[in-house]
Amino acid sequence: MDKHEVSNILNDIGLLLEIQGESFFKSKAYYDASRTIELLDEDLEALILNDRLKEIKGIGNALTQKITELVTTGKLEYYENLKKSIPHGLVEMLKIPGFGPKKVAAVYKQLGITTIGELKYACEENRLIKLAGFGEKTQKKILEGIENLNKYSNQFYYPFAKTLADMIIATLKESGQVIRVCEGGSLRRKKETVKDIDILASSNNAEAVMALFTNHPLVSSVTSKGETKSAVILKDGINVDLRVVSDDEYPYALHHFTGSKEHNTALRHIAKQQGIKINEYGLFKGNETIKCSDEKDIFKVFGMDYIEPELRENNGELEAASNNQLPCLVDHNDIEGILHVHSTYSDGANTIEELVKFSMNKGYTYLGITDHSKSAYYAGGLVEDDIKRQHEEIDKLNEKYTNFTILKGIELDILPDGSLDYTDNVLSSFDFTIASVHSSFTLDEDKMTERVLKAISNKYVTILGHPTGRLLLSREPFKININEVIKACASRKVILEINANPHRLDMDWRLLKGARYEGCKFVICPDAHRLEGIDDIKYGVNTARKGWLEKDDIVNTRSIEDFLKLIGR
DNA sequence: GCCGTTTTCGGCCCGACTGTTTTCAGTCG
Repeated sequence: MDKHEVSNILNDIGLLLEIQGESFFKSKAYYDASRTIELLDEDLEALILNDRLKEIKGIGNALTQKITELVTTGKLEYYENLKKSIPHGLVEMLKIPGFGPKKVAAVYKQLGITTIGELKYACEENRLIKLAGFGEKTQKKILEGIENLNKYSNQFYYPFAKTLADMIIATLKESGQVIRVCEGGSLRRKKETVKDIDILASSNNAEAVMALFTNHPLVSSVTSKGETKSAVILKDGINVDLRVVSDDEYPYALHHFTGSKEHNTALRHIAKQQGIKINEYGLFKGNETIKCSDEKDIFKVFGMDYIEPELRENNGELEAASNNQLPCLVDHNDIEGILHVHSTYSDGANTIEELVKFSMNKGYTYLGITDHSKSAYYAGGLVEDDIKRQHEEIDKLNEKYTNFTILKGIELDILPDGSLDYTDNVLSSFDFTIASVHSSFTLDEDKMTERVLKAISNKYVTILGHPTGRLLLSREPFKININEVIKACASRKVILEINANPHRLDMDWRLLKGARYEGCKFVICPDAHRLEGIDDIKYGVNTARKGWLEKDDIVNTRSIEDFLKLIGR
C-alpha cells in the first residue's frame, strides 16, 4: 500500500473517531499523521523496514503499529472494525457546510440516518427540527448544502478560483475603500485545487467594504455577514470568505488567513516557546504588542527568513527559515524556453509558425515541438513520413527566425510493455523526446513500474512526461512505484516533467522536494494544444515553487546552448 | 493518540459567526 492510500485511511479514521464522539485531540493525532505521511520525503516501506517510523514526530507507538500493519498487509483491522461500526455515509455528510461531527452523530443516533439521501428525505419531512440543538434554519441550511453538494464538486481548479478572486479584489481596489487587499488561504499558497476563496482587506470602513462584497454582481447568495467576516456563494458555485481588519492588523491577519492551518499551528508552537502569543490581530509579549508592518517583519521576530506563501505547508519551511536554508524559488521570468507543444501535425490547433511567433512575442528564446507518436491514433500521431516533412519545415523556420530556435521533439507513447513506437534510427533524428503513458492506465503497480522503467532506459528518452498520469478532480494517478522511477531518472539523467496543464500539474508538488534530493532535474512544460495553452506554464511554475525548486533545478531556465549541452546534444 | 529542559499526566491554537439558546455549543478556518 502506498503512502497516499495510507494517508487517506488515517484521515478517514480521524473523521470516524470524531463522529464516534472521541476526543478531538485523538482525531487530530490521526489528521496530523495523515499529513505527515502524505508529505514524507522518504520511502515509507524503507522506514518501516529499518524500524524508523517511530522517530517521526507525531507518530508514536499506536500509529507505528497501525501504519506498519497497513503497509505490510494492505489492511488494518482497527480501521475495518471502525468502518463496520460507523456507516461511511456519515463521513460523506461532513462535506455539507455547517454540518460537523456532532450534528452528524446526532442525526445518526437519534434518527438512524446513515446516508445523505436519507438525510435529505428527513429534512423534507421536517424531522430534523425536533432534535436538540437543531432548528428551522439548520434544517434549511442542510437541505441547501445537499443540493449544492450534488450540483458542484466541492473542489475547484486553481485558475478558475484565481480568476474570480482577481475580479472581486479588483472591485474592492477600485472602490477606494480598502487600504490593502490580497487573496489568502490555499489560493495564495497556490494549491492545485481549492475548496473556496479567501480574501483579506484592510480598511477604515469595514461596513462599506462588506456591503460592496455582499452586493458584488458575481454573488448568488450571502451565507453570513458580520463586521469582520462575511461569506458568500458565487453564481459559479464557489464559496468566498472576506475578512476586513484595520491596516495595523493586516500583516498578522494576512499571515493567519494564508495558513496553512498546519503551518500556523507549528509557528504558534514556536512562538509559545519564545513567550510570544500570535493570533490574527498581532504578536504579543505579555501586555506589549510587537509591531510588524508586513509579513517579513513577523518572520523576523522569530529569527526567520521570509517564507513564501507557497511553502507554508509545515513541510520543513519553519526550520529552514530559521537556518537560512530556504530555497531561492524559481520564478516565471526565469523560464527561457518552451518544450512540449502540439502542432497541427497531430492534435494541436495551431501551425508551428504560429506557435513560434506566439512564443517569441512572450519573450521565450526556444520552442520544442512535440507532436504525438504514431501509436497515438486518437491524436493523429506522426508516421515516419510526417516526421520527415515536419523536420524539413522546422529547418526552414530556423533559417527564417535567426534569433529563435525551434527544436525537433516528439511525445512518445510508452507502449504497455514499456517499448517505444519508433526505431532507434528514427528516434535519433530528434533533438529531444518526451516519453509518456497515454494508455493502459490500469496495469498493477509492478507492471506499470516495470513499463516506465523500461521506457526511460532507452537512451533516446530525454524527459518523462506527466509521470503519474493524474487528472485533477477526475482521474487518480496510476499505480506506480514513483520512488523507484525517481531514482532511475536521477541515475539515468532523465528529466522529470512538471506538466503545467492546470488539470494535470503532474508531478505533484509533494513529490518534488524528495526527487530533487535524489538528484533529479525537472522541466516545466505547458503541454499546449493551442496558443493560449503556452501561458499555462505559470501554473507549472507554481507547482515547482511549492516543491521547493530553484532556477537551477529547472532545465528550461537555461539558454538554448546550455540546454542542448545538458541533454547531450 | 502524542508529547515532555514546567516530563508519564494533562495539555493539545484560538477567535468569529450562527443558530439555538437565554449563556453557549457547534462549526469553520
